[in-house]
Amino acid sequence: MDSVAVENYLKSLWQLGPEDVSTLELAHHLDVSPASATKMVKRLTEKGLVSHTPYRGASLTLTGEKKALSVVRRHRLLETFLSQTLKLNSDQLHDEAERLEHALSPELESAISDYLGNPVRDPHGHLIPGPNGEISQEYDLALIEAPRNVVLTVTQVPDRNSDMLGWLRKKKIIPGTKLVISSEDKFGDSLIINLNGKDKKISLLVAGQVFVSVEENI
Amino acid sequence: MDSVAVENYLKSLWQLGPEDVSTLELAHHLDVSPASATKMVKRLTEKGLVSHTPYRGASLTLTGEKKALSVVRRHRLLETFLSQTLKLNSDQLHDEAERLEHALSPELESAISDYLGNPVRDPHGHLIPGPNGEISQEYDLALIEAPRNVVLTVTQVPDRNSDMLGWLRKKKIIPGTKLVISSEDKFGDSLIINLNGKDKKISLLVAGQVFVSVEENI
DNA sequence: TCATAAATTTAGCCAAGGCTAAACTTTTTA
DNA sequence: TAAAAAGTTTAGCCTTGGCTAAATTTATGA
Repeated sequence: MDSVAVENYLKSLWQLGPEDVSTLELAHHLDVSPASATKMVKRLTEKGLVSHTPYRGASLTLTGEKKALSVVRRHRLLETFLSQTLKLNSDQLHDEAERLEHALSPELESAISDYLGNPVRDPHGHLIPGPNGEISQEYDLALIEAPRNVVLTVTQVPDRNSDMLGWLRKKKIIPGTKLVISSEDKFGDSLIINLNGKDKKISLLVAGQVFVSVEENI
Repeated sequence: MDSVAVENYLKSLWQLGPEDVSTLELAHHLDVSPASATKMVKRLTEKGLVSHTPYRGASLTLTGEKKALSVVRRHRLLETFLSQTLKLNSDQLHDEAERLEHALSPELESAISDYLGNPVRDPHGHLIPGPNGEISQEYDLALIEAPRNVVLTVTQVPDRNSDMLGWLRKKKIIPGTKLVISSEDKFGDSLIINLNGKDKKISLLVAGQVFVSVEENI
């Protein structure tokens, strides 16, 4: 069994990947010093979970990615489970799952998955990897790259930045919301979207974190 | 926040107490070497959680007991929650709760307690301490000490020894079961109980771990 | 291109929580 | 009651995963 620290490093590398992740970025993401990150990356490389080019960055090996996806699966199953049973505040969901994900046995993981009907997405719309790390091909588009003047359905919102999540919820931008990108702001730093007949401005920063699918049956 | 190891030492001292617990017993209970137990007991003593008389044994201080009861509360709430939502195998319940109890935030603990209607007993019949460590006075009797020829109701079965738990379940001895102690075995190493009209023999070892209350309305 | 800045790594330290081997107490037993 | 056995503690070692300070490498900009 991998330690909590190891699981967190693998998960971060997956979240920041798939290209090489710099030591500094990894260290910031995990809130540790760059020296600590270097040391752990070296250990993970020796274990065959990470491939590291000194001074360049690190990325997951196939084995490492599989372990990372297992953590992600547990995290997303827990978010789904807690959200369905306890109706917790969506901001809290992420934090609780973050702690519990490391203490979930394979048996409990599969019991929870069965209980939920083996779901494919968590409450944020994120895809839940399968028990062996399979993750169905991603057809969602970031809002920035989505076509204009077409009805889009929100499929994914960020789960880490709870400020942004709260802001989005206030604007009624959650998985399932339908919207249209009507135009771009004149200075190019935000998008104007139309939602239920109302125009709203969304910064490109946010628009890069919200994913949508093109509505089939317009 | 206390580490997983610290929480486990406190919980063990509570389970083996309230009298002084010997280093050897504590070490066996936690599956560590006696030397490791000595070292940790010393650390806990410095933290004011344990009071230790060298070569005599250790017991919890008031602060230590409060922390131990918090772990016990989380454990028993989790067993109750998992048993109600997932209908897990009763043998597995304990092991899963054992891992998750250390990752439960106060918020999630109270959300789970609310969801369950703030229960007082877990599925084994054990009392669940309150959020501040209150534990209602224990009126249950060990089967060994219970009066003979009176209808008794099983209130608690052990949760650690899953062999014994399985054996009891096969004999239909679970919380809620009604039974009568009809006699003692001639060599005094077991009890004969009557359950649904059938006589069954129970060793004193088991009878010391099963708790009952005297049936009020006979 | 070369000096400086930024990023990365190395070296060395620390605490927690294990371990074994050896020393020391306490208990048991002959 | 003294020797042996059993239990406990101490001493010293190890790994994990942090940290800071210093050294090294890479990137930048004058």
